[in-house]
Amino acid sequence: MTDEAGRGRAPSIRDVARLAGVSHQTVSRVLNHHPSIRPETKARVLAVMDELQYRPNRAARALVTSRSRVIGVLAASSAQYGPASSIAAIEVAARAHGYYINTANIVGSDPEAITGAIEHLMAQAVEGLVVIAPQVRVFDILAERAIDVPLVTLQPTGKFGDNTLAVDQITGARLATRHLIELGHRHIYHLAGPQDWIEAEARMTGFLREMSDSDVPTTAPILGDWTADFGYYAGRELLSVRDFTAIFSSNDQMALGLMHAVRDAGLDVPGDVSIVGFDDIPEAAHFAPPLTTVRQDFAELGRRSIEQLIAEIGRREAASEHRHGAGDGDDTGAAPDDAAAGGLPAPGYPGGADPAGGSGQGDVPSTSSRLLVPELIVRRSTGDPAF
Amino acid sequence: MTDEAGRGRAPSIRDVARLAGVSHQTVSRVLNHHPSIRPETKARVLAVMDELQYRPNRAARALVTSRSRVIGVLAASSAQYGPASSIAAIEVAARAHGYYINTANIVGSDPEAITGAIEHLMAQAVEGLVVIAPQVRVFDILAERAIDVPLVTLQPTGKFGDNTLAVDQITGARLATRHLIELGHRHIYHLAGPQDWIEAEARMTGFLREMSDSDVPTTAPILGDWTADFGYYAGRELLSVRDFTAIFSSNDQMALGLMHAVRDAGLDVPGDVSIVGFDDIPEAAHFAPPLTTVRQDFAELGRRSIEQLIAEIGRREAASEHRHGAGDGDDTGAAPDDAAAGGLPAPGYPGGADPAGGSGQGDVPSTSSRLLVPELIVRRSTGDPAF
DNA sequence: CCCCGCAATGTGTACGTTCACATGCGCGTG
DNA sequence: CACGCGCATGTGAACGTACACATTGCGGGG
Repeated sequence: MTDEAGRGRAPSIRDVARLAGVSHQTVSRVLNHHPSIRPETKARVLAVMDELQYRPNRAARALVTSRSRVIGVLAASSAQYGPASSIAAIEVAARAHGYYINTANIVGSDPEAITGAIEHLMAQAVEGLVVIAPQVRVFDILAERAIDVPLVTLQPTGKFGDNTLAVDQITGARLATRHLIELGHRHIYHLAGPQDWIEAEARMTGFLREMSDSDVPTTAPILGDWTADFGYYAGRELLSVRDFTAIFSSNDQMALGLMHAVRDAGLDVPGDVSIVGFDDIPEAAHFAPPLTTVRQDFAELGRRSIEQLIAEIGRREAASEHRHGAGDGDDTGAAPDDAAAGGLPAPGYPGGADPAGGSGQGDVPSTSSRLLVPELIVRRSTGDPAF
Repeated sequence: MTDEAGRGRAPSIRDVARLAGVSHQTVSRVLNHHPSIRPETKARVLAVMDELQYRPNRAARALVTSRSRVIGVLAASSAQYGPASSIAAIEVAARAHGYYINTANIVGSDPEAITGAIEHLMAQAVEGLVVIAPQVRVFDILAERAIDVPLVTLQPTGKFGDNTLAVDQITGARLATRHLIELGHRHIYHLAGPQDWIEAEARMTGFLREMSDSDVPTTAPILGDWTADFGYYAGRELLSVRDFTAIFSSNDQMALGLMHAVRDAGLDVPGDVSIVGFDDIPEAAHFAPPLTTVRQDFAELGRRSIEQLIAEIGRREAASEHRHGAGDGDDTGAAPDDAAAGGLPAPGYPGGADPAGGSGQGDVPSTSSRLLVPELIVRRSTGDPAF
């Protein structure tokens, strides 16, 4: 129908300029909220933009500014509850700052997959990187490639000290373990995650430390793969010997599998075997029995990672600017970019409704540590699930 | 450390050209696998590229070709199992075709959030759109905005007929319902999803049809919100009357909540109440008891959507080319672009390992319908979970 | 022998935007 | 009254790539 009107290319600022009777530069100034524009002129330009359905061409802009406005997310297993929650939050937060998100999933676990994913992101000229790839190896590769873009990792690697922002897995694991000890258990197993996952290792460490600190004899953790299926089979194996009264599972899914195995063996949870999980997935409250677990705020983590990353991008940006005159206060780079990104007549994106609560940036409590504290959620089988 | 070496900008094809002693155009030809390049020259250019760590500038390329190589994914609740699985598969498939993925999540449910997300993607100049936003309203808005990019939806809307690729929810729901009927149940409730979700509606339709076809008296479905929490409360409500012997839940999470409620009431599943779910999330096999449910292949859906979308993009591309001489066979646009995207010396991405199985495109079995068939997974509480 | 045509390469320009630098104009000040 | 300064705007470059069109060199058919 209206298709006919559209020729080859989309309208450019020059088209807008011609129709508005100004120069292309004036249009550009309107787009970038330059202060020295007469309101009258501005209005005219905006009107033409609206009429022409003009959209700034990101490629052209990126070409000249060499700012891609893209933040890369290097993820593994983004279909899992935790990472997925973080990524969703990251996306919202980034968009509120005028950034785009591009995720690269690491498909296998071989080095090629990892370098491939990194390559994919670098080809995009990402301005920053959020790493939610929990495998140790990812960080090795990242370190050796000496990536020069700002980077935030949601895993407590120890390698990228300043850039780490994570939930304190060790404390979480200690909470869970202590809970079992305080319940009187003395024979406790730990069903851990895959060996090369950083979180898995941290939780294992927390478990071992708490056991050791409480003078409870420690058994070797079992290495799992996060799946409920594995939990089930591990449970069957363990129950064939049955030299324990409690298990701390490194995530809720495996805990579910364990419970299944215990049930199959004709035993009772928590009567015969106590089980504690980790993550507090939304379903955990409805397991049979409701699962006691450790809650971590994945979304908050995602939000903060973006805050931190964008702050760092701004910092570098400011540092690389040689003079730039007396600042109007646009040094962080976040505030004006916000406006620039949403500068069109009616973008309407909830950029104003910052989910972090406060007024835009400056909201990151710099004192509050880079380690979020997880919370033990104790559930019993009776009554309401503890939400 | 090595930071000093990096001046302002990254090396361009002209830098490569100078060092290789050729013209910039020759470099461009190497990048694009032009046939008429002496192997010797090509090798020299590639060597310089490698030395300089040259990366083609996507922005510049996009600017001149007006092809962004980005496919937008319009998603809602991407943290849920189903969508997340599809998105992960989409990402891999797109990357294998040299495309990038950009997801926009619809945060709230208000129209502004929807238009905002669409706006966000359009600002990216996406070449195609995959819609995994199951709310009816999304499609209304999409239709009225008359988006002109190729579009594939994973929801059976009826509106975008040709562009729909989905799991046959109605059949799935019928399978589930029939199973309950065949078990002898005559008082069956349906716990549906949110009213405006297309899948929820389709499953409800399937349920009602099957009930009607089997001459079983029908009760009004209960509208839920997909969460296990809701399932739990709905279960409590229902059990206070207890005029049923079976429930078909529109997803597995709500089924879990239902089971919890039944258990709390001191009743037995499936002894007193039979429950069937939908989706077959990986945990379903380990519920107490293991949940009978309907499995749908989210990943396959994602893969196919990309195949279809890219085919459509190629089709439009070909159609808009007026002359372009006698074809070398590069009319589909997919094959050469594939190569172009991975044209660098060592991209190393598993572009060759096409997960769809076949050799690149042309692989979409055009006969195989656009509706994937779901599968009923019947589980009993004894023995191995049926994987 | 000439010229056509193809292989291999080079030259120039367009893409849409921003940036650095003009340019006019009005106004306050010495 | 001239000078300078700040506002509002315009002019002419880039940015890195691909495409259209030369330009060579070389072999073969008329």
